[in-house]
Amino acid sequence: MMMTIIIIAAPGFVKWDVGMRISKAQAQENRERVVATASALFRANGFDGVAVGDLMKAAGFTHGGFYNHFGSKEALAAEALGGAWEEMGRERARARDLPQLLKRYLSWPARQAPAKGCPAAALAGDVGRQSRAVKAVFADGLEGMIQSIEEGLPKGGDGPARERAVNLVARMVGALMLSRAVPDDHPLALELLNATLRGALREATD
Amino acid sequence: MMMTIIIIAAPGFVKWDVGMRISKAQAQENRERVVATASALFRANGFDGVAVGDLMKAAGFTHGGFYNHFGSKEALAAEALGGAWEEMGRERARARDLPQLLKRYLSWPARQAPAKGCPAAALAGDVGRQSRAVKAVFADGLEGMIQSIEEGLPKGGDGPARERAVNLVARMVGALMLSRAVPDDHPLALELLNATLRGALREATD
DNA sequence: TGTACATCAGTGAACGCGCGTTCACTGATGTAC
DNA sequence: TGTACATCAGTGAACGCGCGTTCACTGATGTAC
Repeated sequence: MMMTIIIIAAPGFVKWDVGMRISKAQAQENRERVVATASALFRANGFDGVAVGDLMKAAGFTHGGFYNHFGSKEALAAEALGGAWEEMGRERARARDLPQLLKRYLSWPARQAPAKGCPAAALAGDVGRQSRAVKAVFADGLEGMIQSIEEGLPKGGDGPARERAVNLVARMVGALMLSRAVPDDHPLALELLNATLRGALREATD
Repeated sequence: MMMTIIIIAAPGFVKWDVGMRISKAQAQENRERVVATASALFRANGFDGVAVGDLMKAAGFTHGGFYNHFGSKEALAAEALGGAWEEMGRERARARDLPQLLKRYLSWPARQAPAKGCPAAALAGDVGRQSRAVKAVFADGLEGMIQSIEEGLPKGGDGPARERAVNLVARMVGALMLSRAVPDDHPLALELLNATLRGALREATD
């Protein structure tokens, strides 16, 4: 029996028949779509909050093919986390300067969209309970974030630039995580973002 | 059949026979032991990382009795989180002054012992994906932390005390969470604590 | 270039397992008289 | 104060469910000749 299936999945949708083998290029593209989907879903729902089956369905596939691409869910977690950090790095590069980056990072829209936001703010808690491999990927991405913040810092200032950058990153990540951990309509949700933004801007412009 | 069972559980261990009804006082004590055990286990392993059965066993019981005390695992989560915040409040009250509190908070031993440490650093990520009820408990505890930090702040300083307190809390929580999300032997694990401690002390003593 | 066949990225049923929760049962506690 | 009985915090088997993972199968792609 030949059953035609239409896969609906962003961004480019694909159509094929059951049992049809796809080309190497298509397979690679499919794999990347799974990683990108996982990168967003993990940030939104946490590692434990995403089932392999749901993830594959969201990417436009059935769950069985998962293990053709990844050794385990944990292996994908590491890869998806790395992908999220890369995306975040490109996002940082698009910012005009550090103040603009801070305003975007500590904004209400950013708070509301963890799926496409900072991996640290979305997953730091989860990663603390993951394997060493996942933690290592996290550390690499975090180091990149610290360095790019340091580059945006004004010369001079109070204490070494590296130290100020580490402080700034801790403050940004902490504020965003805490804001998300509080009810949407609680005064602290907005206060955490605003107060921290003011404090961070003072640091970034003196 | 009468089968004698010895329950081994900290701090006071209890001995009884199967089917024996315990007194109201004893039942209340047992309930509190479950909450205290949950408070520690949730902080160590996250809400999803603790099974009801494991929790009851750790508290010295079998899993079946759980629903005599709590409506659901989620209801316990809210209560255990509140208990963790109370414990943290007592811990804060024991500190001589803000600098001492900061040194303890951003120390390696604190990083290594999430089970008896700050609920925010241990659970902020998880709470962001929990129900409104859990988030409300989290917000209450966080508000208490911010206020007690504000009280320890020196008069004057750069910007309103409340704003500086919010910044300080975000920095403390962020640094501890990030340090835990990085491999134990990664340079960032210690650097996050040390750099943030220096920055925070500057804020707390000017 | 054409032919034969191995490869392998898909599908979807099935696996064992652990989870949160329910339930029948127990018998000393707690209470009504 | 003593007696009869309902209560209820325990136990441990059982429940349905969703999870990560495995597997037999498919048939166009990719390759050996």
